Amino acid sequence: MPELPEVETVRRGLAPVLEGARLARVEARRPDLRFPLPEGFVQRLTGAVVNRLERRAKYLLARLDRDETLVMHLGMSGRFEIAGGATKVRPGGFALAQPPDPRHAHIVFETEAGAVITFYDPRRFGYMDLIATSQLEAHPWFDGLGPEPLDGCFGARRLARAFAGRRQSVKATLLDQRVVAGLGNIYVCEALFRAGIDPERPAGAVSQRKLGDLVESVRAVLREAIEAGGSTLRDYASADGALGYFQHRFQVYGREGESCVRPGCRGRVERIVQGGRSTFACSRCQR
DNA sequence: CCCACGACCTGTGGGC
DNA sequence: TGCCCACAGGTCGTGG
Repeated sequence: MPELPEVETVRRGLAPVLEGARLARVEARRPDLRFPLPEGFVQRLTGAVVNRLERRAKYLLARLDRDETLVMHLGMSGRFEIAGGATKVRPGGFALAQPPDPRHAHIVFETEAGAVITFYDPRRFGYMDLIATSQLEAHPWFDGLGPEPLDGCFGARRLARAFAGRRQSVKATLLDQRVVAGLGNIYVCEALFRAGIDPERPAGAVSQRKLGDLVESVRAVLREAIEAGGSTLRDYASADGALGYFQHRFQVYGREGESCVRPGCRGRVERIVQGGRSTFACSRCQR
């Protein structure tokens, strides 16, 4: 489910409950998510204090009061729910009209203050691991990861270098986490539409000017989405109006057959398949 | 190295 | 109503 804005929204929701909190009880209700949980997962976390909750790309990083970081990835369908304690927040754009299916409650963290944080993941593409903080950069998940798109180090220069000579489509290239970290199918479609770039164009054939537009589009769409609390799909009945409403602002994603929203354009949004995944675009505006 | 594709796993929505 | 298929926000491994 989550791309950068959703993961960032989850981080912001969890941080007030987790940062500075001691994990009084940890429960792993199954031995694995996408991958087996690390040896001694529960025991190594029990009693630990979460100093900070950070995000890198689509990973959540809970920095512990020891040389260990709890790394969490939400996969496609991972979500957290907070209960108890002083707060009733449901972090992320994942507030459900109905309570999450308890069969998919895989990991439970309980803080000393009494907050219960449950990780649900029906498809189980999510994963968690405990990694020595000093080794984090060198870990395969993080080594070679591209720049954070909202950081200063991401710019047209850097993108030009990554795109140079590349014959792969610009869509697939932007999904490559080594090129830029945190983008997924939705925000790539949206950014390419805003920049007026044909998703099928080879990355190496994007003009300098368009590259600049693309950087600005990526930044803008991510910032707006974070501000909106991310996007919530299939959950329009959600009562939690404060979280996750960016899906209403999609300009192309999921809008196959609708007229292009660009003023004056008479085109329609088309769906094509690239690398087995849907791409939405207007072929009149995106060249 | 590059790229397309299948695999992982479960749920849901649309079409018939 | 019920069934079946296509598809879903991500990544990883394989094979051409």
